[in-house]
Amino acid sequence: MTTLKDVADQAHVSRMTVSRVINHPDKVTEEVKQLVYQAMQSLDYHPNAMARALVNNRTQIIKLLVLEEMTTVEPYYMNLLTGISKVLEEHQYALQLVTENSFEIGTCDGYIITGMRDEDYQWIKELTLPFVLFGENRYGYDFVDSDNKMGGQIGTRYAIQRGYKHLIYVGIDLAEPFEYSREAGYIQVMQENGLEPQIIRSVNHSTQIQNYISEHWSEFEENTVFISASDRLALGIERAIIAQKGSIPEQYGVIGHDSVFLDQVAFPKLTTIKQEVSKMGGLCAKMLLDKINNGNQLQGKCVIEPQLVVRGTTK
Amino acid sequence: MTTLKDVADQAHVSRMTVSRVINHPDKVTEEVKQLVYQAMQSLDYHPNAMARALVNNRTQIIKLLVLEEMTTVEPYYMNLLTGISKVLEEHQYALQLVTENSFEIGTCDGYIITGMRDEDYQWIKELTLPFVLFGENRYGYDFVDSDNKMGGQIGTRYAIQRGYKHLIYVGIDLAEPFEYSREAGYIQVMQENGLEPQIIRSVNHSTQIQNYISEHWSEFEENTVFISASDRLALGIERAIIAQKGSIPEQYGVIGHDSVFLDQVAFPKLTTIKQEVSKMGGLCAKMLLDKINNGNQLQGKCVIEPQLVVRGTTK
DNA sequence: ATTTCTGATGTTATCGATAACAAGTTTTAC
DNA sequence: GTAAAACTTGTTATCGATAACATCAGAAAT
Repeated sequence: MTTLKDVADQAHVSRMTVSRVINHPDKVTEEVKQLVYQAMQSLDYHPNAMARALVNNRTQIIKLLVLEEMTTVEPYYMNLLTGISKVLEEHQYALQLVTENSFEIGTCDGYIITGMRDEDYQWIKELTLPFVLFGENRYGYDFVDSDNKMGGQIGTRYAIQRGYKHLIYVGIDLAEPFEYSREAGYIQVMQENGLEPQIIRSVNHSTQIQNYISEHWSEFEENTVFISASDRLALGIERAIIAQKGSIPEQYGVIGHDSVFLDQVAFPKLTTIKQEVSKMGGLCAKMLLDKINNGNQLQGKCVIEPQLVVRGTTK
Repeated sequence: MTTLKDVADQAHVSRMTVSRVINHPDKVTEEVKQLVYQAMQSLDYHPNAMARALVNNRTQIIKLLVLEEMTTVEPYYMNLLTGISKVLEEHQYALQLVTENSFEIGTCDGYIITGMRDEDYQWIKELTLPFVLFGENRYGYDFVDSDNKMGGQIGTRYAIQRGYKHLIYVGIDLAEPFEYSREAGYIQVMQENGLEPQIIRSVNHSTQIQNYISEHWSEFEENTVFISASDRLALGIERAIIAQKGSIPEQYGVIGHDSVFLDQVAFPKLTTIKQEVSKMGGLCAKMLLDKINNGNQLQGKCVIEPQLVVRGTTK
């Protein structure tokens, strides 16, 4: 392992100068800087993260707190993790995954928190270390999310454009901001088009909504599209329609939300509102690192645009 | 932050003695040890992992290399990660997730590698740091896996016991050990019972196998059970049977493999061979840490028993 | 021309822990 | 009873990096 000292020797300067080239490049002559850069290159020098961590009193560890039960959860976490991990790695940070089983808020430099429910805001505010939430919230905490309202709008607009006459929104039965936002997007577009919103809510399980749709099948006329808050719900709806011998996508349409895995497994594959979860993960990490390096300053929100992915469940 | 020095002062011994109490407790008098333990308790002392890492020339980081494309993959990785992460945390290790996008074999203390394909064994052997594979292999590398052969056996035995007359194995079209083992388990039980094995192979996509089953529907008599190598395949098979108006579970049965997420999303929910992925993750981590602490010694294999989970797709 | 200031670089101490060695004490052995 | 061995504890140096202070040269100011 080449160390700072090796570089210093090769460049005929002191260790401190090398350190400065890395951390405070403006305090070093251009000339010396070039010398040092060359030495770093030729020796393939990489700073030792542990040594750095020690003197800066850092751990180089970020904890990801997953507050919801993972088994009941959409499988997008892996994408989130990939995104987070990539950015962290670039900055020589590592990750610790904290789930309900292993709940210890131990040593680290900051948290990314996901799966927040309303009651969690109680203890969240006690946290002293920097943190960033994944998922919008109305308490002013920094967060990253996709634009849920826009997601609702995009799906609804597309459904109208494709000529469906009856647009039913199927939401998740949770009092959470993401859900309200998606519904709000739907409602807004409906009103803009002089249409009456119609909303069903269900727990986020494919079989529950499947049963519901089957039982109320007579209420759904032809040319109906179900705009749902998750791919999981969309999957159940799709199954109910098939079981009831409704034709997809001609008589009945289904639009999902998330585009993580389930949309691919469905048959026909789901038209869905895609969220770039991996990208959002990266943004969470970036935001958190900025926060850590800038004295825990408020970063605000970071919202990215979802995209419509057209597949087999809409005409 | 209380440090070693604080403990030393409180216990009226030198720092070194405290360090010894932690790392070489046999080299310290019982009496002194108690004093130190008390001081540690009263000060709530936790060793600084970074300082330790520095002197031991460790990084306290484990990399998880995911070699297969994550989007096409069963969503069990999250469980794997949870298991790994929990054990790592207990030992003050952190994780870096390395996927195809971010492929850098950088600084760390060891690797857990998953999604190995045959060609990967080329470069794997060049690795100098300790590593453990998740998934069985025939090259003698340390690995953790579930007992795939037993998984094949369990499913097949159960199918026979439940009175299905035709047992068809649906495997994944991959020349990988886990697949061979599962098939071998099936074949063995079939032969033990004087039955003729019948095997179909397909890429691991629900729609492909769904089409296949539908197209060959006439070939499948009543009282057939499909024993499949993944829940993903099982899901497609189930859908084909429903589309063909076969009744589940009376006329046709389906048994999946893995029990991660998809078995829950299916309707009816899948009877499946459950692998405790999270537990296996923990074992990977444990094995790797042992390897790191014992000079990279060979650890052998670690195989855990899968379990049958009976749900709605078998009678 | 002398003093003061500024900017670039080097020296020293430090972060928290541990290995290697040193020193002091006790035990064992003949 | 004394020398050697065994054991216990303390001292010093070190891991790799950085902050704080020291130093020194040249620019600016008087």
